[in-house]
Amino acid sequence: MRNSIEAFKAIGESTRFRALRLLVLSNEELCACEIIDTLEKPQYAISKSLGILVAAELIDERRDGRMMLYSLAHTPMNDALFEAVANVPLTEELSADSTRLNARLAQRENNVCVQC
Amino acid sequence: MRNSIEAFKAIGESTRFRALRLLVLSNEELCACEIIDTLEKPQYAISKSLGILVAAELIDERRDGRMMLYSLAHTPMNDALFEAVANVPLTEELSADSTRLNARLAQRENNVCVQC
DNA sequence: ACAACGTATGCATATTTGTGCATATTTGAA
DNA sequence: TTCAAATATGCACAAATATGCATACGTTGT
Repeated sequence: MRNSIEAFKAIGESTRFRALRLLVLSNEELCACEIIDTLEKPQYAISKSLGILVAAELIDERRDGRMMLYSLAHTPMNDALFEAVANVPLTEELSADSTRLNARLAQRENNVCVQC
Repeated sequence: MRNSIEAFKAIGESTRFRALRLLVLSNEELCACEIIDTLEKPQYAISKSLGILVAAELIDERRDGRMMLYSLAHTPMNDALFEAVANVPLTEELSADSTRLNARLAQRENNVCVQC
């Protein structure tokens, strides 16, 4: 089991914060490719970021075929952190993230990502 | 004004986390020397840690004579972070911190630190 | 068994961050 | 105005972390 402080450290980096924020905002499982496209970062960068969030026990992952799905890992501490993330004041970058995520989610079929 | 993510990063280091936790637990102004003695770290280490928490806008500082007093800086985001800190599972080190803090606070006179 | 797709990982390097020491600064008191 | 107390800061070095690339891995469909 990880050191709890790891969770704070994990959120304290821009890409990881933005990825976690997408999960907090949508409050549902997201496919890795949805996060990659929304954040407009290289695949390997998002993969590494998500790996660190998983190691910090902030999110859970599961595989479905060849896509990886990520969701929030709820605990009292984590839920407080998620609320903190939700309360971070908006920046242009964060607003753009929200817009791109919504556009991407709108393209799901039967609420499943079909663009991986 | 600081980047909000700085706040998460600031808490993601052991000494800074422990210092902030003392303020969260006591929920009152603490004198620098009370934090130094409680955490059993060198003066300069605590001074630097508190400076980073102030820069991250998680805590406020004020001077009273030659002592520096620190308190929580309340905002919606910060309050959620403080709740996360309060919900971090106890470790031996954290329990010991609590014990030493209480012992130290018990030695205040008129609720003021007299041992700086 | 093979090829293609989505995702993860190892490695080298660059950057950031922490640590410890010495010393500076600010304030109160003699 | 000098001294001592409480706290802060600059610097050098060590350690940890991020970045980018190439490539490996696991899965599906042929």
